[in-house]
Amino acid sequence: MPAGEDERKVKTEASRYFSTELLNWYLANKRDLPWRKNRDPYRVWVSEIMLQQTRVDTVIPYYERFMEKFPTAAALAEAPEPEVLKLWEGLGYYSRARNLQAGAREVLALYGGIVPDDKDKVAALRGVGPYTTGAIMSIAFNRPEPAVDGNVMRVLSRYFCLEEDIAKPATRVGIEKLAGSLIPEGSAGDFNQGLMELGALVCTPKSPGCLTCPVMMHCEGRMAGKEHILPIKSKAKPPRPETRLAALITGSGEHEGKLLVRQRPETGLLAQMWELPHVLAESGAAGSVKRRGRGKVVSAELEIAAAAAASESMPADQGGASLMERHAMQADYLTRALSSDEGLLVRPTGWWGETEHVFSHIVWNVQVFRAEFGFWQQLPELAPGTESELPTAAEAAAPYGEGVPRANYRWIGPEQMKELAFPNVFVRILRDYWHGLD
DNA sequence: CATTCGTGGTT
DNA sequence: TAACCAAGAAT
Repeated sequence: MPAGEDERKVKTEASRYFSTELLNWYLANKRDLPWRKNRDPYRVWVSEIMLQQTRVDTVIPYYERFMEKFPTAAALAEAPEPEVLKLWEGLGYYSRARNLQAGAREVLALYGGIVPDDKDKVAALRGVGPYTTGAIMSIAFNRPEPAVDGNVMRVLSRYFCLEEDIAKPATRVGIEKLAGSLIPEGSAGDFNQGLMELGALVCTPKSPGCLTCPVMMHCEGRMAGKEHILPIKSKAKPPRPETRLAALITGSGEHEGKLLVRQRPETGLLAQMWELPHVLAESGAAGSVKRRGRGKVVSAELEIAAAAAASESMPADQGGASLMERHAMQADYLTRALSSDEGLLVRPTGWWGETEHVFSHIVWNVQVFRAEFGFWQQLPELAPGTESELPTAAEAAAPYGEGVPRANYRWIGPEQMKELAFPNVFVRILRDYWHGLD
């Protein structure tokens, strides 16, 4: 018998063993999770979106609240967008919420609110990629489609001793073919969930529980003594540091006791969420003042003044300035930037505190300052194509009269936190601020 | 293909 | 404690 044929035979037996044992293990050991109550495709869909890059324990309360509020695709499709985002507050990766609702609207418009039992149609839904397509098709419809997530790549890398870098997209494609070939006839949903369940409960990233593993006997990674070095995964780039200067701006008169907040842009980081007004203070050194990016209107005059101040009090970025001096410089820069960028005139009254917030690719050091609201500058209208004639800082700072904010700003009290969706970094600051007033 | 998108738990 | 990483998709 040729060596190649023999190898294939061994592999086939190990594969059959794997599929059978894993399926039986899952049926006996599966967790009782809210999205396993039934196989409603919409419920499966919502759970899979929430579970993207997010732990089961974190998702559970969000899932319960979400399904109570939006029990069907039609209910989600017809909801106001801010309401959906608010229910997602704190869960992260907020574009998932928007994409999920966009998908629900597709399902309502194209399929009468019923998630179609059709791989291509499901895959075409907004926010549904290769993994989620396989998960919905297999779990909800029991179709024999692979659903390869991080768990599955880890489990199969170990079981078959695969040494490809699972951080590479091409590796996932290969593992999908393998995973698809392992699906037992008629049990796609249970098998795929079993694969992930094993990764979550036994074949964990560090210190895998080989002694209790249902497929330990034929695990090639373990037999090769490589269970601890598999899967191979190249390291991610470390997040870049950013210093953010934020303002707690208090109002007077009808806005007495309230704070000024604003809504973020439609796209990008924390899209459409609410936040304290803040500006980027570039360069790692917490106090340094430098040109801000993307053609933002910062006049040369202002930059020269700031740079002069910086070079005087902060020689060679060695932090020669005292903490108080640095805070004074930052408050000054923040005030000028809010004026120049937003037409928002405030009077800084002191440093309030700082906090660190880690995103996947950025680390924010947030320096928070208190300030009192002054007025909105009435900025001159700009004719199209005359961006190069934007006002200088001195002109922009000149009071043209009472104006209105350019972006979406609101005055809020503590009770209004329940209406708007804030990212956690600002939830913490605002909670501490209002708590400190008591 | 590499980067951009949050947050919190685990080791 | 710093690193790692979790039921990924869009660009």
